[in-house]
Amino acid sequence: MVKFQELDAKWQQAWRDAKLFEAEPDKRPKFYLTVAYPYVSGPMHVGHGRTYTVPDVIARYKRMRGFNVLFPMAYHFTGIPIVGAAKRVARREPGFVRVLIERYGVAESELPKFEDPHHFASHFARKSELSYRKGMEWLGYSIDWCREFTTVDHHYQKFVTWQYHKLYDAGLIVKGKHPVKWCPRCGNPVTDHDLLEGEGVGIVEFTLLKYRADDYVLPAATLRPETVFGVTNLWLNPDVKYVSARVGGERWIVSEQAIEKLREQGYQVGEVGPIQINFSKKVEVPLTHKRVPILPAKFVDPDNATGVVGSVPSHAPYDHVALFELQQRPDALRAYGVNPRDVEGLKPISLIEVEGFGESPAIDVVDRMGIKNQTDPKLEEATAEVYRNEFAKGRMREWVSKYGGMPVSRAKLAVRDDMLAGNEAATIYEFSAKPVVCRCNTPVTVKVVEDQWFLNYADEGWKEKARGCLARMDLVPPETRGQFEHTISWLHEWPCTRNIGMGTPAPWDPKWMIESLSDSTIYMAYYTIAHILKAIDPAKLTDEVFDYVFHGKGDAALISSTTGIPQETLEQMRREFEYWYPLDYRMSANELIPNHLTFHIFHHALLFPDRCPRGIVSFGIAVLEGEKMSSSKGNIIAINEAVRKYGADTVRLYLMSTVEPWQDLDWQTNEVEAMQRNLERFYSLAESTIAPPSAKRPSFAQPERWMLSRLQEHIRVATEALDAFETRKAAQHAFFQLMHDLRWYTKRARQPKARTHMLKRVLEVWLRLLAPFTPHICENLWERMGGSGFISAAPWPKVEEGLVDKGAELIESYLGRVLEDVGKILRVTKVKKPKRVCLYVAQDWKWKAYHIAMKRVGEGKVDLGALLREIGETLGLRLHKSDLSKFLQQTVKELRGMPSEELEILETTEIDELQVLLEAADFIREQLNVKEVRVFKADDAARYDPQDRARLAVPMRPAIFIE
RNA sequence: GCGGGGGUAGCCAAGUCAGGUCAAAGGCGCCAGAUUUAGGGUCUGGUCCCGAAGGGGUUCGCAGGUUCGAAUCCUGUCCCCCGCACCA
Repeated sequence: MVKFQELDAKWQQAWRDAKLFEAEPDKRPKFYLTVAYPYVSGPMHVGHGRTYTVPDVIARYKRMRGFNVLFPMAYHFTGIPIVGAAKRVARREPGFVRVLIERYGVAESELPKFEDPHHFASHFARKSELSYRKGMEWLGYSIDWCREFTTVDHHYQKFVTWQYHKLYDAGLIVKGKHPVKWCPRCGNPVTDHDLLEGEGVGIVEFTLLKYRADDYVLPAATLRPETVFGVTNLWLNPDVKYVSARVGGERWIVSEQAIEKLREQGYQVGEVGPIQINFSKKVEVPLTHKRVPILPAKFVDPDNATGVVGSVPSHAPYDHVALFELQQRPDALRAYGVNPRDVEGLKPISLIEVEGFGESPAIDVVDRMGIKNQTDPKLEEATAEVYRNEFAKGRMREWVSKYGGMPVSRAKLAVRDDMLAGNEAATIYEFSAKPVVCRCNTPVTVKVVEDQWFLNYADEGWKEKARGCLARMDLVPPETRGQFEHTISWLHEWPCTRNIGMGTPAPWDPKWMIESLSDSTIYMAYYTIAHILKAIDPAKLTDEVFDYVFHGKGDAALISSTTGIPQETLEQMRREFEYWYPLDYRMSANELIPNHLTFHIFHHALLFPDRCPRGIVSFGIAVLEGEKMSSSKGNIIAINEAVRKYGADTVRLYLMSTVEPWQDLDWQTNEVEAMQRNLERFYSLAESTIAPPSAKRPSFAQPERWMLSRLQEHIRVATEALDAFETRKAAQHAFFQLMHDLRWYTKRARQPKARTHMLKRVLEVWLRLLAPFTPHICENLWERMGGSGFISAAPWPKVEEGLVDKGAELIESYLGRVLEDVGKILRVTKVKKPKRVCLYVAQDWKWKAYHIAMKRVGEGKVDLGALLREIGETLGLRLHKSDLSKFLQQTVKELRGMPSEELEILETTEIDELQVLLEAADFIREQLNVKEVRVFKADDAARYDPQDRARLAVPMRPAIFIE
């Protein structure tokens, strides 16, 4: 038994020695594809294996099609997670360290080195047995490794610097404020990945309505500023400690907890002091200038926004229930010093009208749900329902001055903006759900970051360019187009700088780093010259150099003299870029469509308007036995483990043949093992095919003609599939279906010499069809077969139209059907060992009638009566009319159900059923394991037919008798 | 909520755009038989239900409709998954 792993090593070395995949510009048409470089925060596992095998298969296929293929690779070091991982090592986080040591083989003594993020990243990029570089080599990828780089290389940083100078000069870098999730202890913005709790929690914007009393401001937080017209009172929680604070030029009253938030969010908070709430007081509502009382309510949460809330009982279930409760309990009111008469008169004010609800939606819903008091948890649900309906379907009532008739969704923004403009409101951000906790176990807050730099994707001119680029691109699968279009429209300012992590300093403000998605938008252009840059001192890489290489601007001789880079080198880089660019296909995960992939379009549209990428292929995700893979938890299958166990080709073919690239893949061990056995079977089949000496080309009979015809079909489908990136479909035909057909052929073939010849001939094509998927095995068999050169460089098989033989295929499917029918009968009758099987083929007149019927069915009009007459006259038959009509009814029904393609073949091909069955009699006998198979014409007077079955014979459906 | 994708036999997954070869490819699993018979490998057959003659019945989330004919087209409905940003 062959060891696949030995073949892997042998051929990987051979490819390296031959420098087979190092790409140089030449006369051939080029094909340039890239796949998102890995973010090296952990080992390469089978999920990545899927992502990177797709482009490799395509690269190998295109090479065989005669393209000069560039398939490069690099590593992404920029960003927080690698820094975070190093920090976890520094803290010796037990779970994390255990995974590193026990699962990923890091020596305990080495741990201090892993506190350095650069070391950490390098380890998983290239050094470790579990690294991406090694994993990709073990899988036999046809990558041009000369162009490898990392995003923290000085050369690359120069490239990013050039890019951001261009963006800055184009006015697309803007400065602004931005709310972020912020960990006060880490002193950093935190991403969802950094959270212990609260993943996916959003940041929502509350409007603070400034209620005034004396010279105090009570900023009531609301998501619904438009309801200010329906305010009946203000709520404060009697159990909460409120403070007064100088905010800007005003004195605000807020909960104690709110002070820190205001500070984080950029408010100038001065002196803070205690304050006693006087519930008898009246306050003035902003905008309407109505005076309303302050009332006590326990549901008011001091942790949410300011702890001050306006009351709109008509449209807020909480407010309605709380007010109702107070009105029932005058004694409680008195305890807070409130005169119950002030409360008695408070009536809900309806200001929004919604179809399907009455005057006050909040009251409707509370009544319907049977909510009795303000601690009822159902209130959340009630609030959501009212809000949702009012927002989606509600309109402001006509009496609401200025906003009357407006949809709520619009009025909300209009009211907010008007109030902000008139200093009657402010803004505060809050989490949509709590708690949100950092991995360092500290509660996360919302911070408004000042001085943040943004890439202005909101710029309409830029958007238009991006749309233009997108319109010319081929998207795989095509359904992703809508997502891209939507993203382009919806994308606005993207914060492109960070204050921590590895990466490139922002050229205009070096205390910031270019954020990791923003430094990876056009690196595909960098690959074209990466190998040449390595020999150049990065200090020499000025903007002029890149301007020349990428835009052809300036004079090479001049730039050479100012930078000291040889003119020839500059010109070579320019040539390489012009040869390879534009990129033909970009491949990445479909979850990156909303950011990375769309950024990539934006930046190309701006910087390389004439060389926009030609296409994008988006991948699905991969899971492990139905579970999400997680490197940091160690529940993955690393590439080296998989390859050691199954061999590279098994892993590759498995990853490519279960689902198409854009579908989600589930790695299932039992299926991988089955794949390994399938490949082993294939290998030994191939070996036994190669072994016997080649025979001279014998004459081909029906089985050979069929086999060759099927082979053409598989070539055709596999080719079309790979052109469309359908690796699964291609693999199905190139491997499984071909295997299937070959099995049938070996059973069918009668002449040993022809079979030997045919198997070799099929194998020669088969190996080439499989080479992109299972290159190691194929190289080895190719060599054993005496193929010339590497199969990786051999030409892709072409369909030989002359070998397509639909008639031969029809005959085989006919035989298949006959076997199936007999088999069915045997099964139903439970006859285990039949002595004899007799087949009776339809007599000539039936065939003639069949042909006439076929013609009429082909024409679409079938009048059974007319057909009956026509046939009777044409054939001059003297038959029982009922026999004929029964036959015709059945025939017409069958013909109608036939696909037009098969009908056509039947019409144009003469099939001599008797001849076909006689020739195949031996085969049928073998297949059915019977002693004797006899074939007769149905009207053969000398036939053996004790039960008079022959009369049931129909063209293409012989009658059967078994005994 | 906004945007995108999807529901096919025990599981995965083709088929849906261009209706008929569809009781529905292929793989996995399972069952049976064969084998120099190791319960492993390989090969062969089977795998919705009924049937002692190639047949019949009921299926492609659910409910209707169009059609000679629907997994495929139309309408309605239920359910599931993904993204929604400072993050790879």
